[in-house]
Amino acid sequence: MSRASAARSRVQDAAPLFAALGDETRLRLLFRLSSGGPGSITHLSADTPVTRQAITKHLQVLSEAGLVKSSRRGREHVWDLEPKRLADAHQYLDRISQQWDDALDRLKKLVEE
Amino acid sequence: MSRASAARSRVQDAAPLFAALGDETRLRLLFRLSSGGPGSITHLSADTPVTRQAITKHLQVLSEAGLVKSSRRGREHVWDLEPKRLADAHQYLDRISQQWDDALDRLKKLVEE
DNA sequence: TTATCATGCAACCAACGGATTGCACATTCA
DNA sequence: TGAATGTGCAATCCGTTGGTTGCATGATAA
Repeated sequence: MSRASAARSRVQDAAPLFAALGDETRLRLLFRLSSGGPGSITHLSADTPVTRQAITKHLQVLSEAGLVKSSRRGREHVWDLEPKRLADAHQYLDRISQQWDDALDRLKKLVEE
Repeated sequence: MSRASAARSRVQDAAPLFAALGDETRLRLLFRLSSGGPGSITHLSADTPVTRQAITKHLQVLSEAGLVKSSRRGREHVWDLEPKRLADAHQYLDRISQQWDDALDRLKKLVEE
């Protein structure tokens, strides 16, 4: 697979992922999950100023982006970070950073010439 | 500065940054800029299916997120990546990844116990 | 079994976002 | 100067999104 096509196919995957991260409430949720461990919806919405329903929707968005997953435990839905997807996200970010670094290198060379 | 307060203040900065990245057209613009170098609005919108005005708006969004900057050259507005902000973005991503890695480590330990 | 607690579902609303069109303004070049 | 070119500005449209409220359902514990 060429680098160009790799980048092209990646854009379509990366955009929704970043979009999912581009909301304060959702970022706080992720930080909450990563620092406080998994939790149920009511538990997670206890810390926030918004409604439980709002939190439910945000968790849904994060779930569709593959960043979290839920498992049923009795009458509770316990949400947690999705390890595999987190690794994917990390990889996306690294590649994009790399491409930016390449651009910076080219810029430097241009300036120095 | 404690790690907690650092993370709290960072959420408010990181969310709009990710939001700016969370759009296919904008990501393509960034890739275009990083691989093809700076360009004017009409030049940048030539490759895309959307209108010049749409591209202008997207560049505006990227500019507000600090990811690109424009300089006037004659009657043209030339847009390019913003090196300093790119470094900031990189740092954000690294820190968030780090926090996620910490979470993964905790998860591993929990599983192993 | 019955009250309680955790969620899901649906309708609704205001605001925002991505995109278009039409026109005005500024700059360059013949 | 006048035509062509590159942008900016404003109005408008429509789908999405973040959020709320109200009610129904499902599981649990006393």
